[in-house]
Amino acid sequence: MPTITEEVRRAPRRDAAANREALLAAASATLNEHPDAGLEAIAAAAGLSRRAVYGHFAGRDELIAALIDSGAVRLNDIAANVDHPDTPTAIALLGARLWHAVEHVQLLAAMAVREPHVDLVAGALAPVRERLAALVERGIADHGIRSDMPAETLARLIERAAIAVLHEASVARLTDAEGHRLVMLSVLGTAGLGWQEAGALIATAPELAFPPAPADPAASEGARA
Amino acid sequence: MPTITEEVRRAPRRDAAANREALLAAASATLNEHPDAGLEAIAAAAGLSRRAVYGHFAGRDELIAALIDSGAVRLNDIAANVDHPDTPTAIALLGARLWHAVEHVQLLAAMAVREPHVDLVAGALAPVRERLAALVERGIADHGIRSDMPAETLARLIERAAIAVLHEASVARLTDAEGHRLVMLSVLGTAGLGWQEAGALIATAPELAFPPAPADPAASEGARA
DNA sequence: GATAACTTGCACACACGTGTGCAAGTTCGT
DNA sequence: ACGAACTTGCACACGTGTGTGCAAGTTATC
Repeated sequence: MPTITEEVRRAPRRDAAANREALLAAASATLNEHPDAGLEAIAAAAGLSRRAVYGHFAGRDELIAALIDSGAVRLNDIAANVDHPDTPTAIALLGARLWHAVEHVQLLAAMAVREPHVDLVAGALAPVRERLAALVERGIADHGIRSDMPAETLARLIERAAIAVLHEASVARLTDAEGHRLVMLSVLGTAGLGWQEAGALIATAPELAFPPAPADPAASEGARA
Repeated sequence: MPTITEEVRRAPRRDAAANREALLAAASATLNEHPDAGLEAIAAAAGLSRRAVYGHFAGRDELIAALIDSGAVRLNDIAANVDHPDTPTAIALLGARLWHAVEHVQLLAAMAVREPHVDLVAGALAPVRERLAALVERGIADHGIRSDMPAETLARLIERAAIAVLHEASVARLTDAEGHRLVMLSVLGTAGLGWQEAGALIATAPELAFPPAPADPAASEGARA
């Protein structure tokens, strides 16, 4: 006997939850290609009718909101677990780790420019931005990175440098390894390092190697197969 | 007696041309703030009614097309007249000169992402891009800039680095002088120069000083007041 | 001041996206 | 297999933007 007050309520069907996920996935995929695709297109990509969407979300805005902060949670989580005593390495590492979540970053980056969602994305991504800002300030203080412009400015330029690689990846069909390397080069260059300096850093620091080690502090020994 | 075949055609009124210009200016201003503003808003900003727009342009698309390639002509012209034996200096100079046409760049940059106009902008801006690409290739060949990535990739990253400063200017309210300096730093950093190297270059090369000398080959002696 | 050029304001028609209601399915869970 | 959960397809209302036609106004130019 269920604990519901009046009637016997059957448990919700499992495929409903699956469809909800399918919708989110389809929305992510569709909006990445056509940032202002309609619900019709999204629903179709999920194999559902437009009408069915309203069975899972109150409307377009709620769908997108769910999408945005599911992505943001993932990115914020990554950013929180990135650090390294050498600040340039830490910044490159942050870029590289975020690179692994390309799909999310891509969507967030696209939504961050779309008028109705700017504030939402900005709010959801605040933690990542603060992490980067902290690293930049530290880098300026310990002379690890350039000190010829305000920290906030530099942080924003670095962010954009990373996103630039994202776009480059779409047009140039970069592999994961190439993207991984390119974000770091782009980010480090913006941070003030000369290209050979950046190259040497990447080649030297084992944390920046391509098949990246996991961030979990407890999983450091059981990661490699 | 006019040379028109049949009837006596009076010359078009002069204020019509003025209104056309006003529309273009208003469109430029309005679309910079709200990239998907309607004709209503644009016409209002020009002091005209929406209906009057159709007296000057066949429709929204033609208005925007006119806007885009008027801007593109300006930028292409700038790019064509930029050169310098030292490639990093040439690249910085290109960035700085384009910085002076911020309003145009800003609009073009915004339109370059808007779905209906991507191809148009890309086509109109091809000359600037080719100029940059040529400089980048030359820079790689003469070891003036980084050689750790394909020239096309580097060119695109540099382009985005410049546009990043543009956006930074909107949020941080940069002065012209600050923007001028920041584009060069951003562009040179992406090109592979270390920040102190870039700073030294900017401080040294007289062409890169803030009140920039005009590009005209004939006006080189009469520029300073 | 006559006249053509230009603008205005209204009326439409049209397209497209969102959100809702409802009757008729289909499908999962028990 | 029964019933509820879920989906579908249609209808509609609503909002917003575009493009057009037309009569009546205003303004520059001859």
